[in-house]
Amino acid sequence: MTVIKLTNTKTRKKEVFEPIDRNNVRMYVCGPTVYDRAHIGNARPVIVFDVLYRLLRHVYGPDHVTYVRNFTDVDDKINARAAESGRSIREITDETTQWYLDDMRAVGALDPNEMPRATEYIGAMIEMIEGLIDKGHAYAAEGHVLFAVESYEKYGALSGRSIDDMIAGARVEVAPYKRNPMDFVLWKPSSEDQPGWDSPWGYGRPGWHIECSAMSYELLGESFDIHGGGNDLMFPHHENEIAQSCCAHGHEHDGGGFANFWLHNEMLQVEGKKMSKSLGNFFTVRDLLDGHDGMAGVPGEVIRFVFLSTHYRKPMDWTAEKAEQAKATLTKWWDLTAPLDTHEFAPSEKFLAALCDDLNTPAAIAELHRLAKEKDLVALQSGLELIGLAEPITFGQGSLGVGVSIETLGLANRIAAKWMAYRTAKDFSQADALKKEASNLGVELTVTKENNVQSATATINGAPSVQDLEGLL
RNA sequence: GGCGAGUUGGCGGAGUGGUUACGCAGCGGAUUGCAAAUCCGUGUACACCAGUUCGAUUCUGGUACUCGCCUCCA
Repeated sequence: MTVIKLTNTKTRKKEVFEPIDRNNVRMYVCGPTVYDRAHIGNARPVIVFDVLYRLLRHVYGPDHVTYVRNFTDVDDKINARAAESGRSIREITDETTQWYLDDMRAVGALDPNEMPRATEYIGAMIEMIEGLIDKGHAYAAEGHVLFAVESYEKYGALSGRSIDDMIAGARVEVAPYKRNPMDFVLWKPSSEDQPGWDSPWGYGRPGWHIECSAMSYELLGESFDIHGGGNDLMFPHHENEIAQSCCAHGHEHDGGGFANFWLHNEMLQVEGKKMSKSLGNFFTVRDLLDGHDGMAGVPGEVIRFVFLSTHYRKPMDWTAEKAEQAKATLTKWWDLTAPLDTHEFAPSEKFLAALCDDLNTPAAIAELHRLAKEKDLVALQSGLELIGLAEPITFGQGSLGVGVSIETLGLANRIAAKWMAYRTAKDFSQADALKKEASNLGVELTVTKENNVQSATATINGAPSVQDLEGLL
């Protein structure tokens, strides 16, 4: 059996991954709050955990992995967005949810098995909060319900902080109804014009954090294998999830239950700096895909490749240069594997070993380079497939003629043949003229040589019209 | 102030207690009507200072710098 090792934030060590139930490996990843387009940083955990999902499916079988990623569709940012735009909350969350799915699919992410919306689990959240109050881990005060951090002795264990240290940081909101400044909100009152639900504590809405505890419990149970997200979520979000879930399910002392493995990806930077609107280096996944600020669009698989070329626990810098290199490499590999007509799946040992070693995708990619060099095309193709880069997703009119009609492709090939004929006849002036005209239409003619036989290849870069191409014949 | 991560050749980026990562770029060569592609060859890098060791880029301690989190954030 293949051994997967993962760095567990809980222990800060790389550990052998052993699922609770091999027949149902369970993973929960914190999804987006749906109030706006996902920015490029949001795509990192999606891609990282997508690779892990694919690896788990490979190792344990596609039917033996359950991957849950939620949509948080109740949040004050959404309320604010609704208020300023005059649109309904549902309209905004529905639209943003669809955008998110579109954008993440574009970077090659498989849909998780379950994508629960927080608003569909309000009942479960209320139930969980009631249980916490009954057990003395939470208290109601002025229409709010707060989690009492002092009731959970291991609070802070994940992020390595003590309650005292955090209070010393003095950056917490101190509300008069809090027993401890670090206590966090489980439920808060809503006014008439805010979204809300009836609860034992009056009309209100859930605080941040509780939705993930409720949904993971409903869909994966009290204990599951992996919980993932960006490392900025480690505190307070994941810390609070742990406190709520462990206390709700009788693990307030042993610290057991809930997720066995906590995985956190490092942050993304853009051109060496933290992405921010004021620096002008902020962009969404959609901006990148479609092109923005005068820059050409970057295909989804190129974005994916760039992300995977840095280990997930290291800060990653997004640069235009990396995107170019990635594109060149992918194009080269696809050209190599395109003629393969086998569906044989046989990734190399080294490739698998790299992935299994804490998802070392850069090392895995290095192995793919080696396979490409040695022309081990089945292993190359299999490796690409395993990390979701086997075939173009949004490449458009690329060098492979993807997205180009058969008719256009046929015409381009006829032009290539005509060019070759001129060359064979040593009529280089005619050949060069044809090559130039074709180039103007976005069709590049090049010579390839195999077994001492020369042949011409047409590469379609633009979107030439059929009429124009016929004009060259 | 507290917690944590990082510092590898021109760039990107793995890894290791002693021997070539790898990719891109560069350089030399082959091939080539031109061009591209391709092929061959080519680079003794591991922030700094101590310590452990026969030997450290790799382990330990410290210094410097960078970055993230502690407030919404992946």
